Amino acid sequence: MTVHSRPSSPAAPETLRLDAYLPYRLSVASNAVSGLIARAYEDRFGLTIPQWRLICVLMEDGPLSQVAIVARTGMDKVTVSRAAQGLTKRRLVTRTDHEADGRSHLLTLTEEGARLHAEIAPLALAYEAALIAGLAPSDVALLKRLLGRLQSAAQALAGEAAGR
Amino acid sequence: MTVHSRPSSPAAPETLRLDAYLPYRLSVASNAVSGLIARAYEDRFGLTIPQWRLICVLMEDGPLSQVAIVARTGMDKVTVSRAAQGLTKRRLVTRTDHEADGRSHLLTLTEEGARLHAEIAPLALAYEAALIAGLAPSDVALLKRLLGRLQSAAQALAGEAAGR
DNA sequence: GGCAATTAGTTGCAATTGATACTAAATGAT
DNA sequence: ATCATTTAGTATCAATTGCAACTAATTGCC
Repeated sequence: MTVHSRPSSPAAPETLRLDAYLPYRLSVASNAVSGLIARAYEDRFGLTIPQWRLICVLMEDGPLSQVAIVARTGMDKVTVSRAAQGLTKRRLVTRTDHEADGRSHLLTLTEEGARLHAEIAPLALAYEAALIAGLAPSDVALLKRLLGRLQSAAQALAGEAAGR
Repeated sequence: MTVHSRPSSPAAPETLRLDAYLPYRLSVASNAVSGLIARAYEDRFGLTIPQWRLICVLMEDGPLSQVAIVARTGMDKVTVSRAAQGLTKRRLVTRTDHEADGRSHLLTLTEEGARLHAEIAPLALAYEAALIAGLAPSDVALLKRLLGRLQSAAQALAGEAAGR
């Protein structure tokens, strides 16, 4: 166990300053960015973030079942289910029965789905570019790496808390 | 047969790869971290994240009105209102009328609220320490700076889209 | 082969959220 | 002074969320 509520070690910053508190900074930054992006997708293409993520994953990794998407993205399976329904209704993806497993369906991007992806992707990349404009590429690379480490650490800690 | 993104120049970031897309990485990392922290506060102290933020801000910057808290934290004013109600009900903060402005109330941390802060703060710092364990302090500092820049950039872009 | 345990996916429900509309108080222009 | 505008804060409503319970199909154990 790594998290105790005992007095912190000598070198640690003893006082809690919200502005310097990493989880806070992370949350605020993420909300600002996600809000921006979500609004763009919603307003201009009628897509929610989960729907857009589904499209991206299907574009990258071919037809997938919903569990595969859950495994790939970490989204909740309910979220995936609803996103898939919405996309199916708009004919951006099709669901074909998995031949070997009657419970499972393969989600496949339709032509129109692929077209929509091709239309949105440059915009998405432009948003990213605008966000990181002025940052050194090496800093951006480091940022991504650090975000990955934070995510792993958080998941490890969460698992630890749940496991015991 | 699968629909694959078209080939592009060798190392070009022309194609959209979800795992390399910064807003996605940011959101996933933030959700993992926020979820961990939120669960801890909720389970152990019955506090929501907004409530805990209020307590922190009041501890740092003395009695404040709700607008001041909104300005300080960027939280929605409805969120602040509800957090304040919850905390008032638990007698962790008091609301005193602002003498010069009848609409406004000053929120003040009670003794008990301050005690609770003193109790939780070390835990919060321990969580942060656990999350960044293994990262170089300079990397952490850079991370915080970069998060700030991203936040500003996102806000600037959002304002731009809304304003004109 | 048959029944328990697991897995894929959906539905229902309850809590959280944020936009909008509202009340009440303060400001300010004429 | 009066009335329109702005501001502090609350209430209402619709949408999103995720957990838990559920159905249906599969696997494995005997």
